Amino acid sequence: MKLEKDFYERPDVVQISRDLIGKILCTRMEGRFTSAMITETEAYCGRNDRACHANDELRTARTEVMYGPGGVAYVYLCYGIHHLFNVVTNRKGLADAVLIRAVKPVEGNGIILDRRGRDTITPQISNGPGKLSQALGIQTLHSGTPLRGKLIWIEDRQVHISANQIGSGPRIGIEYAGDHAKRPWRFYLKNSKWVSR
DNA sequence: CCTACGATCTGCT
DNA sequence: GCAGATCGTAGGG
Repeated sequence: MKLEKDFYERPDVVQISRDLIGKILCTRMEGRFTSAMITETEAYCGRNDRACHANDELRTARTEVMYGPGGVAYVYLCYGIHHLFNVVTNRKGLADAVLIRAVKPVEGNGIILDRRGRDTITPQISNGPGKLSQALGIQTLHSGTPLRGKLIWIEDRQVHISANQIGSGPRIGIEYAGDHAKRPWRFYLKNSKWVSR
C-alpha cells in the first residue's frame, strides 16, 4: 500500500530515513510504470545541519518545496547533469528531506535499461542518486510533485527489514559541512550489492 | 550582469 | 585513481 501523509509528516527525519529502506519507489512517467526497492538513504535536517540546502533558514526558490508539508518530491540538479531525488518530510515550515541514494530495480526493467542506455541489469544501473533518478525517469521538473499522486509514490510491500540489517555511516560528498559531516546519517541495506561505493 | 561551484558519473589510465 | 563534463543556483558587483 502507498505510504500516507502520516508517514512523511513525522518529525524525526533520521527515523524516516531508516524506515524508507526496503520500501518500493514507483513512478509512472508517460504511462510507463517502473519500480525499485530503496536500499540507501541520507537524512538532511533543515535546522542545525550545514549539509542541508535549507540550513539556517536559508530560503530560496529552489529550496522552497522543502519548507512545505512532507510527502512531496524535492529534485535538484547537481554538477549540471544529475537529477537528485529527495523525499520532503516533517510538517510545513520545517525543511527536512531524505536523499534516496540507491535502489534495486523491481518492475519495468526493460524501461529502466532503455532510460539508462544499458542492456543488462547490474547494480550500477541504479547504485547512485543520479543513476536512480535517470532509471526511474525523475527530473528537476518533478520537484514539488506530491508523493501520493499518479507520477511518483512509495509503497510498503511488507518487505521486512530488521534493525540489524541496516548499516549507517557519514553522508557522502558533504565534507564542507564541518562537524555536521561526521553525523552517521547515511543508511543502507547491509550485504547488499545494490548500494553506492 | 558575471562568476564560482556542487548531496555525481563516466571513461580513460 | 583522476580529470572532465555541464548548467542551475546563489551571491556579489
